[in-house]
Amino acid sequence: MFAGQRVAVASPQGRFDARDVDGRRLDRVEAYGKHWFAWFDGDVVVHVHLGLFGKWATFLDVVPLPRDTVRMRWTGPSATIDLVGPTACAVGNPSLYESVVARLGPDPLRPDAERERFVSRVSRSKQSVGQLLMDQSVVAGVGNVYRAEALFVRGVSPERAGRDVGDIEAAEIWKVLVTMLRAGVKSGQIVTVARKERPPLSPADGKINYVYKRDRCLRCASPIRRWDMAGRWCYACPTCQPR
DNA sequence: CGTATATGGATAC
DNA sequence: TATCCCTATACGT
Repeated sequence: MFAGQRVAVASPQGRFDARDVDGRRLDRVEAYGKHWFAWFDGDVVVHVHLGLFGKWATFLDVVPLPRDTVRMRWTGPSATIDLVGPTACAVGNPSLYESVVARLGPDPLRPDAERERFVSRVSRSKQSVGQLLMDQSVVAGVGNVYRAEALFVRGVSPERAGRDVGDIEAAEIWKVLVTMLRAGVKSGQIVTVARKERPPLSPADGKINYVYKRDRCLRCASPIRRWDMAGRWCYACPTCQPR
C-alpha cells in the first residue's frame, strides 16, 4: 500500500523520534524471522517487532484520531496504518538492521537460509529441542505454536536434548518448519495441519492444531500434556511424541 | 471491577 | 530463574 510513496510517519506516544523518517519515500519492506524492516530513501530503516501484543490497524477511508496506545502511525496517499503494542519500534540506519540480524539464526522462509547452521546447533546442544526451537539465535521466526506443531509432526518430544535428536531428525524438523511457515505466508494465518487431516467440521476461523492448546491429540485422541518450559506453555502428545 | 490470558523478548541477578 | 514491558479481550464477581 505504501511502496514507492511518501509516508508521513508520526509517533503519537512520543516513544521514538519520527523526525528522521517522516516524509520519506518507502523503498521496500522485509521480514527476517519475527522482525520487520521498512527501508526508506536515504538509507533510513524502521524496525518493528510485534511481540505478543503488537498489531497493525488499517484505515482506508475514515481515519480516526490516534488512540493513546498508538505507537506509530503511517499516512500515505491511499491508506493510514496504526501500530499498537509492539515489542520494538525504532528508526535507524542499515547498521540497525545488521545488528538485529546478527543475533538471529537462519529463517526457514528465506531462500538463503543456512539449514546446516540450525542442524549443527541443535545436534551439538544438551538443551532440550523444545527450548532450542524457541531460541531466535538457533532458528528465526519459530514461536510457541510452530514449536509444538512441528515437533508433533516429526514425532519428537520437546524434552529430548538436541544432541539426542541428532543431525538427521534436526534436518527433518527444519523441513517441516519450511513447509509450515510457507503455508502460513500463503494463507495469511498459521496453518499446521495437513489438508487431509483437517476435520470436516473445522471451526470457522480455521484454527486447527495437532496439539497446541488442545485437550486431546488430533490424531490419536490421547490427552495432551501441557507443562511450563522456560516460562512458556509447551504442548505434546505423550503417544505420538514418546520420550 | 478485578483477574487471567496471549503466536515475545530484554535485562538483572 | 525472576521480573518487567507492551495491549486487548474474556470471564468471574
